[in-house]
Amino acid sequence: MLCRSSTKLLNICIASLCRAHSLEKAESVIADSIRLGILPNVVTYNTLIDAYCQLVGVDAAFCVLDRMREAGIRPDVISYNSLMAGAAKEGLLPRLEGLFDEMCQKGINPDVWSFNTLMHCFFASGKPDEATKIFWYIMNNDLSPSPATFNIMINGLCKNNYADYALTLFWYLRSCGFVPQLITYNTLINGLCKAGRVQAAKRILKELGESGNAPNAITYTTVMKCCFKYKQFRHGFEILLDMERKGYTFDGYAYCTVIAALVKEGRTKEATDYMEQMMRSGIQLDIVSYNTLINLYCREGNLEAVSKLLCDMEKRGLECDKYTHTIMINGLCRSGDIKRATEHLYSMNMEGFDSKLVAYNCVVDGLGKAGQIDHAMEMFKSMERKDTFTYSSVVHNLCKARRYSCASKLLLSCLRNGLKLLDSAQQAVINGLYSSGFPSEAKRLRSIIRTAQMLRY
DNA sequence: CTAGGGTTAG
Repeated sequence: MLCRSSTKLLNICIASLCRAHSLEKAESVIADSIRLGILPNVVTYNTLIDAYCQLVGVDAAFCVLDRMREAGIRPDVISYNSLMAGAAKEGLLPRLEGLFDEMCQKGINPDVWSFNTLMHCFFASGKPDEATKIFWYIMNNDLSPSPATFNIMINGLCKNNYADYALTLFWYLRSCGFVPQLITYNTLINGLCKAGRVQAAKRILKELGESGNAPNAITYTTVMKCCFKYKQFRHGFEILLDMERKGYTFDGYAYCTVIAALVKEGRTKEATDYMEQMMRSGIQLDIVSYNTLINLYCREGNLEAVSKLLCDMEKRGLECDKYTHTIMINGLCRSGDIKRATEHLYSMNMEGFDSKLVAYNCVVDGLGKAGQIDHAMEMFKSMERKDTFTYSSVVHNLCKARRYSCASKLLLSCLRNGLKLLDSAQQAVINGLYSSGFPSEAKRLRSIIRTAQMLRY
């Protein structure tokens, strides 16, 4: 009895240390307890597994599973769920599936959270079909879906470009008696706005109002961003005013949404006003806020103010992320300093950032704009990943350099691969072929573009 | 464990 209540105390202590990110201290407390004869139980180890997943990684957490077995304690469904959540967080789908199989083999029955995590990871890995199978497996086998099951499903469908299915599913589930949470409404409204389904988003917003839930700061920011996306600036500003009145501008989300939207429009003066308003209200800047402001200063060509912000960040112990670097590279390109932009891009390579696609696109485009089409093509060929921006930029700049035949070949290969380029880039090729004395090639290209469009829809 | 803000559009 004494021992059991001591272990309970130990677990409270370990949980608290883990929350404070003090893993070493937690380990030493466990070691001391064992010496005193107070043995950790399954809860102690599960707490540790969860903490290692969040603070170190799934590999480190897996070592705890081994230690647990050595101590003669059988891992349970929570141990495995924590490990799977850790794998999901790192995007390790095969690892997660392995853990799921291992759990089943050891006779531990997966619960709804095991399935939720599996579903979430399938969606995050761009496998909506697999995720959907899991969802219907939960539903058809009556594995008592949790509210999060529905939220993960609706969010996953939206993030994988199936906002329409998400909407249909929402109404279907409603008809079965499912009661959406605020988070469900927010998820769906965001997905519909991003998919351009503004009318449907408004309908869900109305539904939210009638559901008895009060819209929160997230609802407001989501709708406000949608207004800016569709150029309804006045309506957007009204929403911000409303948020200020309701006390929903306690963090940088709302202000950064407005500032970024204005910068995109080239309205840097107004953006600066909002920036000052944000600073006056004493909001602690986070990395996203810094990036938003650095982008604003880059647009204004105020590189001095950019350096000042970077110094601030360093003092606060905030590290630049891939967005910071990309924003700076883009800013350097805009100011015509392609050399420094290229150097910055290579320093990003050295530091081992995983996704540099946008940064490369900026430099390739910058080189083209600066008339260095050969350098642009060289960099283009060296890129391991390319997207519609890469091709649109290169095609456009080839046209600018009057290399219509080369541009046309590249455009045709994109069409064959089902990649849609910006209309302006396609038009530039057609116009170029016409004006340089190849009207029949231009006509042929136009008809191929039309066919590709028809096949897409 | 599931919802909102930041980068490229020539």
